[in-house]
Parts: sequence; structure tokens; C-alpha cells
Amino acid sequence: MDHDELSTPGTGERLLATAASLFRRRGYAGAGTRELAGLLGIRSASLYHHMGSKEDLLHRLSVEALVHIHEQVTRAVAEPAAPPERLRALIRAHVVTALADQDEHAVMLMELRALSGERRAEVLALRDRYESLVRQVIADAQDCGALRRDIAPKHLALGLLNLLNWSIFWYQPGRDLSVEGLAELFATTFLEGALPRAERTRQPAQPEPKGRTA
Amino acid sequence: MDHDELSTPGTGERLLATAASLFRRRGYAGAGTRELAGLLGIRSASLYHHMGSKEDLLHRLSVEALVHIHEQVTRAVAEPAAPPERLRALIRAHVVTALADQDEHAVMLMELRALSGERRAEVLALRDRYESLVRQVIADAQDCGALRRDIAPKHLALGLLNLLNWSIFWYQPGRDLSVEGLAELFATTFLEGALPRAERTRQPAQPEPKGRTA
DNA sequence: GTCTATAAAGAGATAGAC
DNA sequence: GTCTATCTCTTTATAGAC
Repeated sequence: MDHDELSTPGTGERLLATAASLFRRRGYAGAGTRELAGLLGIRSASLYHHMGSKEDLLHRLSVEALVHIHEQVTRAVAEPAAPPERLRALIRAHVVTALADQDEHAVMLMELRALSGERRAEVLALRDRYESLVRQVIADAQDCGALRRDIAPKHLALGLLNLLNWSIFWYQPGRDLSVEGLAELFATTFLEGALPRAERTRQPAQPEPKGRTA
Repeated sequence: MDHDELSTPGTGERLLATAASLFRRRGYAGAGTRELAGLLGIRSASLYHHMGSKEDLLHRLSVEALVHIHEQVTRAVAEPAAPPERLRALIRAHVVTALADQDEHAVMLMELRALSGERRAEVLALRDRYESLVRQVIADAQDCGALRRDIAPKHLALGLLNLLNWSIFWYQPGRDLSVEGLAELFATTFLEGALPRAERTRQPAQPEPKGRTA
């Protein structure tokens, strides 16, 4: 295909990921273009061959993160499965994707304030679209009796997104929990709750045959 | 008992809250001392009569937020009550306090990176102390059978703090949910989970008196 | 306790050579 | 595609008058 399949990725290809990492570490406003250029091995003036402005970078990486997670989660819930399993698939896909693009997601979630006008509106629209997807999967699960109906889908989605989003900010790969383990933990916690089985129904429960934990 | 009980709070008293609000809106690095001074109705040079540096402000408001929530939650769980009710009290106290000091908490959680050396270590220690408190309440509840034991206290605490912390960033008072309503939602979601009651045990419940705490 | 004035450093961005 | 050089503006913080 191309003559440089084996070469180091060019400045242009590394730019977004490098910016995401730096913005996350220093905050968008606290990240200087000189330091960003330094991480890429060039001078700050050369950045402007690859980008329009610093705000451009923030906008592009936010859009990329949201488009990617929407794609991945849409694909995960599209596979034919019963609704409770679709929700588990959503949780898995969300956790895996958000942690694979951890810098981009953290920055997208925290630095929306630094975008102005149209760009902010676009990112907000993509966020809304994604949250609607989550809410819809939850509402569908409620409709066929796979989720409790005494809490509004909106509020269940709120709780789920709280649970999922915050992990972006503390998760460190290879420390205690694997990404899959974290997804399993969240799915179990969100679906089953923290009460012991005996308390989760108002009746005394069955013996103790189950051994499933991660 | 002072002579100006009725007067406007002085610059010194308004400083921390004003800084928290501004740091939250613009990010710590994006917040200028000129704008901060403007909000207080003075010039930026006059700020330095009330503070050592901008970083001082971040440090002080972070410590304040953590000391306050530790106090409030400690008090809430100290009241004699059965462990599951103690956990509900913790959730209520956390949500109420964190949302009462919403700006301080949001800034404390997001801008730790901007503190250097000793100050960062102090804030980190206070965070650890608070998380230990939460973990301890959860472990106690597990010990007397009020919470499931197949998930480590550390992991249950992780899930609970995820659920609670993220709300700092989107909650808007007087929109849809009251603070008490949110606390109730989180308590129910965390304890009972999202599955319908029939599904919250794995099998159709069998009448079986195996003792309430396995 | 607040002011004016300013120092010293750093920011984002551009021009034009190579 | 990257460089040097530089413009312009803003930043945190200080000095010293009032």
C-alpha cells in the first residue's frame, strides 16, 4: 500500500493522542503549545502546520472520543441477545472503549468549558446522542421486564453513567483490576446492588449455590 | 458578637468561595487573578493582602472541602443505627455535604494535579482518610451481614464513590432532582441494584429458612 | 486594605527562510 | 514539514503610595 508501513507514526498521527495526554495531565489551559511541541520533538511554530489552533485539538479529540464510543457501544448492543445481556454488553463496551481512549475521554468530559460556540454545541450534541443511546437500552430493558420499573430510565441512566464515567479519572491499567474485571464489577454492582442476596428479596432466599465473582 | 453583624462579608471571607466558583468555571490554570479580583470588586494586587499565592487558594479550599465532608459523614455514621441504615446515612451526608460545597468539591477532585509537593501530599492524605472512612463503614456492614460479601469492601467502596463523585459535575440545584431525592436515588440504586425484584435472586425464591446471614 | 505601576516570564500565534 | 525570530497579549506577583 504505502512505502512507510514500518516507519514511526508521523507528527500528524501522534498529535491528537499526545495532546490528549498533555491536556489531561496539566488541564487544557495549563498545557502550553511549547510543551506539546516538545513531546512531539518539534518547535511550537511547526504545530501550526498540523492544526488550526490549540482549541482545534480539544475539539477534534472530543469528537473522536464520542464518535468512537458511540460506534462501539452501538455495535455491542446490536448483537441479538436478551435485554439484560444487552445491558451487560453496553457496560462492557463502554468501559473497554473509554479506558482504551482514556486520555481523550477524560479531557472530553472535563474540558468542554474551554470550547466556544459551535464547537461546544457539536460536542454537547454528541454527548446527548450517546446518553440517549444508554437511556434507550435501559428503557428497552424495562419494557420487557428485565429491569425494575419503579425508577425512571433517565434516573437509572444517570446512576449508570456516574458509575462508569468517574473511573476514567482514577483507573490505572495493571493495578489491581483489569479492564474486564472492572466492567464485570460495574455490571454486577449496578444490576444486583450491594445488599446480600437474602436482603435483595424481601423473602428469605434460597441456599447458597452461587459462586460467581470476578 | 461584633459590630458588623449586618454588613456584607469582607473580601477575606468571600475569597475562598469566589475562587472555588471561578476555578470550577475556567479550570485552575484558566482562571486569572484579574478576573478573581474583579469578582471581589478589587484590583488583582489587593488579592495578595488576603492570600500568599493562587496555589494557596487551591490548597485551602481543597483542605476545607475534605475536612468538612469528613466531619459531616463521621457525625452521620456515629448515630446509633443498624449498619444498613448507617450506610444510607453515609450516602445522604456525602451527597448533601458535597453538593452544599459543590464548587470546592469539584475543584478539589479535578485540580489536585496543580498542587505541588507538600500541599499535594496533604490533600492526598485527607482524600485517603475519607475513602478509608467509607471503606470502613462498608466493611462493618459486611461483617454483620448487611452487605454482600462476595465483593471486596475496597471494590464496593470504589463503586459507591464513583456513583457519588460524578454527580458533583452535572448536578444543578432545582432542576429535576432535589438533593435529598438524589441521595435517595443513589442509596436505592447502590443497595438494591437495577434488576427487578424477581431477578434480584438468581432462582425463583424458595421458601427456605437458612438464617438471614449466610 | 486597596490603589497605581510595573517587573519578569510565558502564552498563542504568524512570517518567511529553508 | 520544520526552522528561527518575533509580535502581541496575558500571566502571577511585587513595590510602594495612600
